[in-house]
Amino acid sequence: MAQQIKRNCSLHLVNTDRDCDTCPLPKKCIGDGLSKEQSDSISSLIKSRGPFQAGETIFRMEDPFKSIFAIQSGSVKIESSLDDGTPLIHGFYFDGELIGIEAIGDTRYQNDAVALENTWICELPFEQIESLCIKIPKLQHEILELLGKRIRYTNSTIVRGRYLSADKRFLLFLSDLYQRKGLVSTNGDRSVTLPMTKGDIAIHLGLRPESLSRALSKLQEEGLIRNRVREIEILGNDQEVFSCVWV
Amino acid sequence: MAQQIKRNCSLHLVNTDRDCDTCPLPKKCIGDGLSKEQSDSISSLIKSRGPFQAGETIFRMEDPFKSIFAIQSGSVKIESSLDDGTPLIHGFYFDGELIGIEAIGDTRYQNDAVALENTWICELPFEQIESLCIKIPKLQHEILELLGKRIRYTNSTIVRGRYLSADKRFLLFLSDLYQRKGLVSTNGDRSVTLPMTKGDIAIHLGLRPESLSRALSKLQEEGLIRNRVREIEILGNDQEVFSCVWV
DNA sequence: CGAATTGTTGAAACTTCTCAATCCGGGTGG
DNA sequence: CCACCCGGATTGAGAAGTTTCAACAATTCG
Repeated sequence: MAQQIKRNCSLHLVNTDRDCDTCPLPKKCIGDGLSKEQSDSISSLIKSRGPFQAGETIFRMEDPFKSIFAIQSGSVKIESSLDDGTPLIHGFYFDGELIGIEAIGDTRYQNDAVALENTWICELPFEQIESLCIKIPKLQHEILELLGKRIRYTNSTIVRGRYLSADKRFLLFLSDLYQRKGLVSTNGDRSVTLPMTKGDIAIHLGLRPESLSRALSKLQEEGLIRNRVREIEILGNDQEVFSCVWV
Repeated sequence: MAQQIKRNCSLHLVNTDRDCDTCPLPKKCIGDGLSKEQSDSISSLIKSRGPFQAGETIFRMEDPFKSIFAIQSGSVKIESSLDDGTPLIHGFYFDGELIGIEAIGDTRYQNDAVALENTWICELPFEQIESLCIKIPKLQHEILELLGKRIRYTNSTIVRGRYLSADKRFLLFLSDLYQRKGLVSTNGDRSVTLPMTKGDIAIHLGLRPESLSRALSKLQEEGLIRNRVREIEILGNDQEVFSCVWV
């Protein structure tokens, strides 16, 4: 099944298992609700690429912007650096999510996109998508919507996060992760596997790795989470753990 | 002249004095380079509104999203708050800039937009803009471009700013302000009038008002700026003052 | 198994926050 | 015209949180 998706790489075929409207981030729902011909014309533009190994680059800062990408499977971190070399991680993206859209309207990508594990992506040549938008109003609407969604996402995570202490900032991150992975209010397995290092999470949250480590230890002592290698488990229900970071 | 712009409120007529491509933020260059008929069809959608007094609300969080707005004259702050009431300021916008675009694809605005001084705005009903985009590919491209620009803007200010100390964070803010107001590398008057309070700037930068005040005093002692009421002047050339926050 | 990376912990330094007092400037009203 | 008032801005001192630097443990990978 997963294999078929990769080979076929049709946006229309995938992602029927998630409700796009509730996702905080743009999902590759593009093409939902279109006619056969319309979704075919989208599918014909798409090129599948992969697999990328952990550490491999999908696009680089200096590369000319030509395409946006939908992650088919795996995960990706978006990073850049300050002039003095300080690394800066803009975000982590998972299967079903779009990357590269922050370069829309510019000539180059502003960041590097690096695979965190074995990753397959779909390339969507943006110029052609744009042309197609003229013919398919619904597609145009979806592109606009996902751009708006991305702006709102940044506001609700990074902007909001600035006002929170290290431990709450991590809980906000974790809450977002659970939502995006569809784990909110699930019974049974309440743990999430982290494809990125804790160090990367720290940088992404604007913290030193040591500070995050301490925050994690503190949250574990308080009995809110279990902190393991490449894995976090929340103990107790969402309400108990996340209430302090929910709106 | 300014009056004429207000009355006419044509996006095409205004903003011929600035180079859109170098603006870090979406400007109301919408409509540049279109045919007479095309720009007329845009102009016919536009409604001028104002004047808003300082403190008056242009749109509220709860309002249904219908329009984006171009600021004709004056300035606006975009704010919301955390659940505990902590105020949170997403940004300040000036004449020629667009607000409300972060609500695109959603049913409501996520923030309040409050005038900081006497302010005139142009309302652009978004549904109609969207329809027009189908007919005018160039307009579609411009809307996509400005949304991308907004994402990049947030990345280069708020995301980057998180990694900077209080005084550098302010310099980054100031540098952005000078760019947007077209004051970079001007000779002569090097001062900028602040329509917002220093307290608002502090919140926007993720600092306490006292912390910003200390940072300003420090920068003044170092001879980089002159700190006055509702006014900041940079002493020395852009290179000297802003180099530490430039990429 | 050893090397390299990642994660944790400790102690001291540093930055920012908090709370309180004071100052300043603009507006109001006598 | 001046005294008063009030919100914004500044300053001080101590508390709190984060960073830094250093050492070490745990994990992964060759």
